[in-house]
Amino acid sequence: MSKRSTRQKRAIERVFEAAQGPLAARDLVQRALALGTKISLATVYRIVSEGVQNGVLKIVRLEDNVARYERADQHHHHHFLCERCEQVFDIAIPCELVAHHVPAEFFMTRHEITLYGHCKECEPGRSQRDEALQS
Amino acid sequence: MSKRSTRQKRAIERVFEAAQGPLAARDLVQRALALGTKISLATVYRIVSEGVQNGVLKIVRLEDNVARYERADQHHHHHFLCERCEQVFDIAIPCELVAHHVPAEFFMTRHEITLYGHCKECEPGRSQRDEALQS
DNA sequence: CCTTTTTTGAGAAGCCATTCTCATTAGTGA
DNA sequence: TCACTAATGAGAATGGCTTCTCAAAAAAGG
Repeated sequence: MSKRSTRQKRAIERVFEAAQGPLAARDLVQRALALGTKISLATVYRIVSEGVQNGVLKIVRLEDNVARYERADQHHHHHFLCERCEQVFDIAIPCELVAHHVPAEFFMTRHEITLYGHCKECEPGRSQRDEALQS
Repeated sequence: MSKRSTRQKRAIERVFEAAQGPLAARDLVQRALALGTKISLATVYRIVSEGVQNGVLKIVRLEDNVARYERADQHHHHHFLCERCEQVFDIAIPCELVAHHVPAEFFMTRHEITLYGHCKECEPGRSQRDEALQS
C-alpha cells in the first residue's frame, strides 16, 4: 500500500526502535519532532494504521482511552502505566498461571496484565503534563 | 446528597446485587427495564456518579473504553471480557507474584489482570450485539 | 390531598480521540 | 530537471460515551 519512503515514515520507524513501551499518536508526533522531523497527527495516524494492517504494529489499549502502538515482533510482555506522566513501559511478569485459573466456562484467547502507579521520573505531587502546560 | 428513595435508585441497587461483573450504563438501563423499571441513561449516569463519589461503587475500565461500574465492597478480583457479547465477568486469579516482579524503578499502586475471549453463551460466528440489531 | 422540592426523561450539548478532505508538498522514475 | 502521483498538513468532521438543561413527574411531610 505504501509506495514511497518519506521522512515522516522513517522518523516514526526510528521512534519505535528507541521506544521502551507502546506510544500514543501524540507521543509519536512529539518524538518525531524531537528527532527533527515535523509531522502531523493525521500523518501519524495514517502511518500506524497501515502498520497495524500490515501486522508490523499492534494496538495497546489501557484504561485511559488512547490507542498506543508497539512493534508486533516483541515477545509477550506486560505494561506499566505511570499515572503521572502517562507513559507506558514494557514489563515482564511470569503469567503461566493465568491460563490455569480460568473457569471452564470461559474460552480465553489472550490476557493483559497492567500495572498502575508512578515511574522513577515522576515525583508525587503533580503530573508532568501539568508542568508542561505551565511552562 | 441523595435525599429521596426512588424507583430508579432501588432498581439499580437490585441490578447490582444480581450482577456477576461490572456493568456499563447501557447494561444498567437494560436490566432495570427487565426488572420492570423504566429508567433513562441520564438517570443511570447520575446514580452511578453519586455511587462512585460515595465510595459505594467503583469504575472499571477495560480496553473497549466504556465505563463499567461494580460495587466497591467486593474483595480483590479480576475480569474476563467476552468479546462477543461484551459482557464482563468477575474472575479470581492468584496475583501475589505480580508485586514481586515489578522492577525497582516503578512504584506500583494497583494492578489489573484482564482476560479476553468468549463466554459460554457465545458461539463463534457473530456477536450477540449483531444479532440484537437484526431482530 | 396539597405543597414543596428533589428527581427524572429526552434530547441537546460537550468532549476527545480518530478520521476525512483537499489543496499543497515532495518522492520517484525517466 | 520534469512530470506524475503519492503523501502530507491543517483543520473540519465524525462518532460514541458522558454530561447538561429544563420542563414534567413524583417523593415526602404535613
